[in-house]
Amino acid sequence: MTEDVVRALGLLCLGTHLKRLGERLQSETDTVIAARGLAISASQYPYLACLDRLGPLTLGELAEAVGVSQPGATRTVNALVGQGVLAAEPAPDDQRRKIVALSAEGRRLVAIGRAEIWPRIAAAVGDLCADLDGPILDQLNAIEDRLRQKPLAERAPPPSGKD
Amino acid sequence: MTEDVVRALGLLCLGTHLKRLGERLQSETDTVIAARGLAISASQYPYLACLDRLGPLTLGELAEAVGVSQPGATRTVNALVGQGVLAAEPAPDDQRRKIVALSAEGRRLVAIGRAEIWPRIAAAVGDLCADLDGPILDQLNAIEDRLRQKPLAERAPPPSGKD
DNA sequence: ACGGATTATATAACGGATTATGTAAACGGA
DNA sequence: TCCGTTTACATAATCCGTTATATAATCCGT
Repeated sequence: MTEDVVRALGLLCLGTHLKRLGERLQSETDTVIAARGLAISASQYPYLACLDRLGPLTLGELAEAVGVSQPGATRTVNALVGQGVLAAEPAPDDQRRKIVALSAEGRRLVAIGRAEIWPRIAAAVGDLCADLDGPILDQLNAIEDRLRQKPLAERAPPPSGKD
Repeated sequence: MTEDVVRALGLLCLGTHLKRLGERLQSETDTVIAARGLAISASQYPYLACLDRLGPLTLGELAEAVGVSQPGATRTVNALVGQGVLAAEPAPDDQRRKIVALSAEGRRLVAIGRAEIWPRIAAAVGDLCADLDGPILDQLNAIEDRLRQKPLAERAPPPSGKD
């Protein structure tokens, strides 16, 4: 079995193709994160990064900034609150709103991420995509082929013992 | 709220970004399909196309050709069998295997797709991606911006009344 | 001041991906 | 021939996205 049908169908299945690669990349990113012993998944990171960048937000603002639906954000925020990574408080001026912020544990995780993990992931993904050009379908194909050849974890620079 | 955090984080959230756009594209493709009154979703189409191209396959072969996990394929195949679109029979030479093929209804849907839908979707997606070049992140951003500006359904050529 | 319209989030339902595991069938070496 | 190993698919569990709806809070025109 050698035919990859989604690839053969080209633009017709672009959505499916994007999703497929996205799932794959998130999964491989999770592998790099888990190797450091952290329990944050690739899909949760944008929430932490967002609150780190923008400070406390309402749930709706967070959903918008991350680019997901409100119920999706509600669920992820609830999970992260349960993990002690985020804190959610009622807004002082509007009882409908909930203000979400990084907890102390969340700030600790962000600090570790900044120092040890996110640069490695960015470098690995950068290596994965290096020098790619041309139509998006070709790039998706190339990235998939490169991943098959060498997983993301092997592309990440080794954790630096120093500095 | 103007900042799109996933976009701002660049390569670090490439997986999330790919998934986001893939979800969006599939959703907009579903809109075009539904306008024709068909009940096949964008994510199901690769299964039909695969069986149309390659003929009857075992469930495992189908999963591999579409690029999904076996349980994922099992579920989608079961749903499509339930819709009468696919037919699944035990293999004659191996009781563990199940052979999946298009049903008569499935072939009818494929014929309609070929004649009326898939060319329109491919054209719409082609229009969406036209002339894009450069790093994949830039292309993702551009596609998202273009979709926001003009949905896929408005990019598809009108259904041809004649030929 | 009142109340219909709007807003913010929670919840329900559904779709769809994965890994892990279970069960049965098939394989192949001793 | 026997049986440990492998294979194919079903099932379970988990995660995560969406739309629709419910509920409560807030807004603002009358």
